[in-house]
Amino acid sequence: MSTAKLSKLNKKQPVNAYEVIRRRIVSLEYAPGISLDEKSLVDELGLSRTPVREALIRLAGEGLIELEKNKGAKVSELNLQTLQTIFEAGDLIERAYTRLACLRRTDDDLASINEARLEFERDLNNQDVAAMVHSNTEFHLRIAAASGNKYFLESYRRILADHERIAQIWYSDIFRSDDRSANQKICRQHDELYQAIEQGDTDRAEAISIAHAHACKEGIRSSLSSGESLIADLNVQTEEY
Amino acid sequence: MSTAKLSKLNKKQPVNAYEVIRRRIVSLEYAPGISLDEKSLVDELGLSRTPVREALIRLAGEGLIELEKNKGAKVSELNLQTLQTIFEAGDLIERAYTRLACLRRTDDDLASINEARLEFERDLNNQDVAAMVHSNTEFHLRIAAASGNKYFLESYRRILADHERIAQIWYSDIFRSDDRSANQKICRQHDELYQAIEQGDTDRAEAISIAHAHACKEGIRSSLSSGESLIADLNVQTEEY
DNA sequence: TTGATTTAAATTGTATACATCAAGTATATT
DNA sequence: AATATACTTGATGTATACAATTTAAATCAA
Repeated sequence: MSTAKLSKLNKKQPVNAYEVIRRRIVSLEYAPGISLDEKSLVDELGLSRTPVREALIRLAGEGLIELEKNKGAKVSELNLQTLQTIFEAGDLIERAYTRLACLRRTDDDLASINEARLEFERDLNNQDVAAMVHSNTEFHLRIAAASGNKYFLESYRRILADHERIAQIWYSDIFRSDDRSANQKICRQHDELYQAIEQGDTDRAEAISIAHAHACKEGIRSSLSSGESLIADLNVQTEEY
Repeated sequence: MSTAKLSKLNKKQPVNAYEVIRRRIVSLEYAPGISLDEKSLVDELGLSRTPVREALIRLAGEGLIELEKNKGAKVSELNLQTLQTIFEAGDLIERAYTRLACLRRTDDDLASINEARLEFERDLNNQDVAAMVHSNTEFHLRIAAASGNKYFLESYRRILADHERIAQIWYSDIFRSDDRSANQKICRQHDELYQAIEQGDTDRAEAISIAHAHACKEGIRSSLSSGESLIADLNVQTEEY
């Protein structure tokens, strides 16, 4: 290995405690329910307790971890009830901001949405699950942002935070079972949704949004009921869903 | 003054930076838009920077302040667009969790809701605006909690955080103009809403919820258009609303 | 005077030391 | 042996010292 390469690798780029911990939670590297003690995180990240603590407080604000006074942090649970409530609230809020986005989106909004849509397609072709989770989130968040209502945006961001952990499982299973139709369906719906918003067709956008959520729900359901899935991560009984 | 009393007063009770700063923002003591530098807060609260910084991070998570890297914190703005988006998102989410609360509320939920309802009546009789703001928030949050959907709960908590600052103005104006009918209306709607939830009457609960939100909207509108109001705090033009 | 550049002050970000709290272990007493 | 108390240990909460960044002030040149 050349020294140049080495120095580049050794060059300590600023580690963002929040980003790193968040990614590990979303990617299920930190399983739901496990406790996160500051010392371990400090040792792993090579930072002091201050930025780690501040990251934990931010993450608690997002609902990804739970803090208990004098008792540290634990990764938020993810169970079947979580799934049901995600879809219950998600369906409603998604429809609301999607309709508003049709009415209020600017050209910049459209460009931003389309950028995320294309990024998702690239990530899917690269079979990069973590990147897909992120770009899918971005795609939907940018539509929510185009609604012009920050409360819908933030509400949906909260929902997507938990949804990301589920999507991680689902996408993994899609590639594991090599389900090309599932991939195509997601991309097609993203494309149709983008076009409907571009054309300001509120009813069509809402209908696509509902269909997209439904497909997502079905995909996750089959993913959970397939024996090969990472269902253990959810520590749930699929029968109840 | 007896020494016993003095020692009691002097006994430094633990100051919670988060609670104190939040209260000051909600009560508009810290006006929307002003910058909050750590040093001032540390001097005022008599705490070190650590708990103050952690409080600011929490408050930023709630949307009450905005943090910019290396540039400190400022209290979130509150303008007419905020008002419109609050009601836009609030109407929808309120109706959703109210219906769910009718279907899912436990006896404990009912007791909890009623407790907050009575607390609000007491605070109103005491003409304690800050306490009213708090107990009104509690009343609605406990209904949201009874929905059994944490995303609706947290979404509405976010909306109420900003709503509290507006309610502060509105309630103040109610007492300033000595509008007894407005007070009675709020309490009556709270009572009717509670009863509808108790009886599991989803349609009626939703209808009352809509009427309550409408009355709230109208009250704030008249409060803003009255010259005596604390409208300056909102730095807005009422004509646009 | 105006403008840009440098320098100094103030503010925020990070690291670490100290204080407090919780839980587990050991010892003593019944 | 069982329970209770005290102690030890580990972790979290707070305070403070140090580093890096931003803002302003001051100096100099045009």
